[in-house]
Amino acid sequence: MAENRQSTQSSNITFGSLESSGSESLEQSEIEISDFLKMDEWPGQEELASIVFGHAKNPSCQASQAHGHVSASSSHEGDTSRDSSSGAQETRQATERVAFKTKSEDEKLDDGYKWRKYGKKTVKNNPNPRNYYKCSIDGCPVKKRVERDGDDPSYVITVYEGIHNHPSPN
DNA sequence: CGCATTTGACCGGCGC
DNA sequence: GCGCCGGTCAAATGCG
Repeated sequence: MAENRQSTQSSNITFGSLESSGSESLEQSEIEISDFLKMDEWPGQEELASIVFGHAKNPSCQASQAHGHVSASSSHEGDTSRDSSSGAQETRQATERVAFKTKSEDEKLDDGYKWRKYGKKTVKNNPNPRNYYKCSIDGCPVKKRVERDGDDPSYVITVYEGIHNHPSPN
């Protein structure tokens, strides 16, 4: 039983810290859920038709309209605003980072873009391997990281990095 | 034929 | 200084 491709109408998205419940050591839950994400029509998952995040750097990220329940708890940085005094230009790169936790059995769901797998690695926090995808479109520095939840193998954590410079082939 | 996919090895950064 | 982990690239193969 492994051919469950497509038709995986799983409408269950969960935002929040990817805390690995269970592992006391190793603290890697460092996914910032605040950036800019724009999706238009998800083949098979129109439930999350359009999810637009405000600007990054604002803990009060307000999820525009996310169907279902979305728990965006990205304000875990601390209110100290880590302002490093003394001209430290934040290492703010144009690399938007968005983490998604979707309940799906197939990670090969098409989000409207073409991705080319360029690596697979096994992390120590997860008995499952992590897949690295990159936009096949030339000019799209967008990268995607897909990993199965070690706590809930039924969940897939997808992390989008970057913004598409290309119109969705969809 | 072209492209997507797969596995391994290599490199860099960080921690201790 | 060494070890560990994560991440990326490259080459080869298979399939469409």
